[in-house]
Amino acid sequence: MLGGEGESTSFSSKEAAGDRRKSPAVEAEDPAAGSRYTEHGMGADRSYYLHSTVSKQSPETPSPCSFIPYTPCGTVYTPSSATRYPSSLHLGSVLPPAGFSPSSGRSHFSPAYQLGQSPGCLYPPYTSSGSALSNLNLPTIGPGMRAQVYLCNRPMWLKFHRHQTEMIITKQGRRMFPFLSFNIAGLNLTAHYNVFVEVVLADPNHWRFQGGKWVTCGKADNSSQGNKVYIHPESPNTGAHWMRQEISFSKLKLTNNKGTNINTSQMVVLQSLHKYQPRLHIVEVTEDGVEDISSEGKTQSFTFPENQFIAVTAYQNTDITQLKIDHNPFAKGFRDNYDSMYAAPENDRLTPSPTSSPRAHQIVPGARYAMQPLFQDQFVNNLPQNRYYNSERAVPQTNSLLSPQAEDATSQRWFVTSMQQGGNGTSTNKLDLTPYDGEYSSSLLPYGIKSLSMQTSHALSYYPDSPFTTMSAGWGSRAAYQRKVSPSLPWSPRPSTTTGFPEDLDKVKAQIEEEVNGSASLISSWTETQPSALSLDKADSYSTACKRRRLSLNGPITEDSISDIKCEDLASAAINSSSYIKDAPSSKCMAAYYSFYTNP
DNA sequence: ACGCTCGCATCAGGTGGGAAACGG
DNA sequence: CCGTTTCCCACCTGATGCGAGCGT
Repeated sequence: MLGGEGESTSFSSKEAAGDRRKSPAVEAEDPAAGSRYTEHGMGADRSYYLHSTVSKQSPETPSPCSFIPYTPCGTVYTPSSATRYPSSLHLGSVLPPAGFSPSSGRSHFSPAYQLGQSPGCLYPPYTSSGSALSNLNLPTIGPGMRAQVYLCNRPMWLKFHRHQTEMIITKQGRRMFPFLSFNIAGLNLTAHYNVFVEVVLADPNHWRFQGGKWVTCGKADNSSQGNKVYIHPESPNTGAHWMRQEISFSKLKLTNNKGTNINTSQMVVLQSLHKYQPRLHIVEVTEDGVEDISSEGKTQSFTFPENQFIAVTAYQNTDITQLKIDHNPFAKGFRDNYDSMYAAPENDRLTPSPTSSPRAHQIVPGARYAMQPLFQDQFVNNLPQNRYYNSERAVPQTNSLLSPQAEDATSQRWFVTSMQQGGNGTSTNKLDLTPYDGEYSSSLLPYGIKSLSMQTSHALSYYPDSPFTTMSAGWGSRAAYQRKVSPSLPWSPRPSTTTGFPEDLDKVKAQIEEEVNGSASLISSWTETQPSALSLDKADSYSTACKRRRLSLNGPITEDSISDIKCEDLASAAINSSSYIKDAPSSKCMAAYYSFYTNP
């Protein structure tokens, strides 16, 4: 079942004979799967750490990212027909414990591989069992190291997650929105990896939207068939490649057509009204993409609970619908006041919003990019005044600025090391954002956040597979967009891993602090603003943003860029480990991100 | 002449809404 | 009857091709 159809297509040109399998093409009953990883510290106490048995990993090797608590209760429901990768490295959001201290970091990078679970171990609640990330360091480069994965558009996922994300599935396949987008660090630069996403049942229930909320309704149909794996089209590729840029799965499509033979490699077959959990798998393979089964521990899996969603054939929750409309550029036609968004008076366009969020100054360089307000709800909570204020779509600075995650400015990247998400025993699957809010500033600021301001001219495709994201990856030609990047822009097409960091640190920090100051509403619930309340303010702010966009050729760095910078930094720093790992301004940057996850 | 940038037009494909169809 | 699924629609984005303009 796992990866059946998809893999064949993806690797058809690289078929390799022999007994070696191609990842993720693996027999469902891979005997090694269940024992691929060893776990340590399993016990009643949730606060312990696991050391995976990733091959070549030296136990003594201090981890760049430390200690992430592991919780025995898994997040992903694993029916009897477990896939080959039951041992999900569950990398929940990093939620430092209450006692989080900048100096409390530990030095062991401990991917917490979760062994296969019985169906009885159901979807565990998202918890904030803490982990201090203060001593976060950039990943070391070398064989056997564990990967660290960052969910690039996590804030957006969180917005949806608050209302229980829904994903449309159709016969011909529907893209996910938000889509999965990651940054990976800690890979061996020269080793080859397959990167793919597997979508597994998150719990054993059938769901129904009733009375304005999702309720369980019977048991899930475990007999699902069809492809559950989407292999990144760039697979296989080197660690350097994967770490060089954001890894987007925007082309991944969800379908309920089990019999489809069309584009099966792009399709993940799901069942409506079932809850799913995407997993990211990174499998070390040979150069031709063949997984070498002779060595264990070359598979690492990452799970972000906020990526969970319920597959539907029609949206059930209007909040989700509104979020989709507001965020997805392809749904722009359904936005209210769209026509008026560009009709605001000149002065309105140039005048910062009264409530000027920290993004007020995020004037975007590259006015050429007459982009639409994609960042409008970077923080939907700022609605209505700020909702569309900083709706610049084009921020030609990083590889993801035009991507939806770009709008999620400050906390855009979510670093996940080998951590097992904790479970707190609650029954909700929603991420608890309350502590997130509360600790937003308290944990973030005190620790001397210094983000790296890596300026790039990455342009801004809404999707991560934007020109700059993909150009180096060879995903089709996007010259038409690439060339639009003005050479006069002060940043380079590819983020320099070194230049410009120090001098921008303060600037970035200041911006982050501004974010923090305005964070009260940042994380507030979307429901605070009814969809129907998309007021005229929206149009005004929209217009303002658009105007600003047009006129701001050389504005200051945007938060979006900062976020991407961080993201890029992490990856590029990993590539250029020598000079920055130690100083690790990026570490602090990452720590800052971590800080968004806090415990009450 | 050549290469590059830029603007414009075209087209494929993605989007949610809504009505119709389907099925228990 | 009611919940779910399918299909079509209008609207939009993004990719691409082409030609004009510019600098070397």
